[in-house]
Amino acid sequence: MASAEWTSWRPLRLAEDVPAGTLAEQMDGGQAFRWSLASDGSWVGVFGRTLAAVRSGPQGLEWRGQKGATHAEGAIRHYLDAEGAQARLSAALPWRSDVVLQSARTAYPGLRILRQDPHEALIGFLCSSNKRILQIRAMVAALAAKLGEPLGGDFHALPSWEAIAHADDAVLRACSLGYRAAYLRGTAKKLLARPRWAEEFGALPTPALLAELRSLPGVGPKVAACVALFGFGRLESFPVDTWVVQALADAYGLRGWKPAQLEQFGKAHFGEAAGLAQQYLFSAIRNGRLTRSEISVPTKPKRPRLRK
DNA sequence: GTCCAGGATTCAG
DNA sequence: CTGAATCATGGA
Repeated sequence: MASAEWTSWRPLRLAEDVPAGTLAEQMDGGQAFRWSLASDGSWVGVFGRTLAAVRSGPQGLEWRGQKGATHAEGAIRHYLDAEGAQARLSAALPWRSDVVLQSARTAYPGLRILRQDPHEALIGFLCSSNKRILQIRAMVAALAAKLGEPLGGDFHALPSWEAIAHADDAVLRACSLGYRAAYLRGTAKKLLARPRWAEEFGALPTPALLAELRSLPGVGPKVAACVALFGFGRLESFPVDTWVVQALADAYGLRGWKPAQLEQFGKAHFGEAAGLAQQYLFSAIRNGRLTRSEISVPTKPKRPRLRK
């Protein structure tokens, strides 16, 4: 296909509407790195082999895809959680008794965890360490452009592990990956021998999934938590990054807590959809929209002692 | 030129 | 086990 041919715009009819401000944060706020704002105000991106555009219209969210891509509507509806599973989980978060979470949730109504596939999430967050969101997007875009399958126009799918494993050093270097090139290369070589890794990982309970992810080069606690949350839909996963550390320190009084302790607090305090709460807090603190509170400061947990 | 980034790894204690 | 140094690159 020489260029992308779009269908007409169609309504998405989500279970819960997503206002324009929330949509922007959702597509551009650092959970996925494949969306960009077009000149007409729509968000254009690739997930899997699907090219799609999304915009906020007067009747709610609208989308369009490539002509002939009959699977695209189901794919985009799944990606955006159109059926509303997260709407119910969000409503069940403890925002009624937590004014900080309430303010963050009010700032971004309808905010969702994008349901990325494991491949997209792993590549994105392998590039994420010690980098800003804008630069992560640039790295992932360069990987797709140089090593990914063309999808029409200037759009490309993400590269396969095989393409990454066999790519020239010079090509990877040209993606501005820095030392993360070794992470991608190492993970690619390991997963190349395991073509069903995503299904196999997805069948594991979350602790075992995290352990498998952490066995990959370049995947530590935070990246594993992000891949579990964004790539495997483990909504209970609670990634603790620099922003969440700051949010919990500022708004919850948890100064001096270590990441593992903050993760324990987050899971206990926010419950089964802790990852969704984390995304509200992340977005709010990063955009200066987090209100502080004087809620009682919990006791710092001691590290869990393994019996025996 | 300096500082820092949705951290991970390696090494010293 | 914990904490510090190191990692490559680009933008502020």
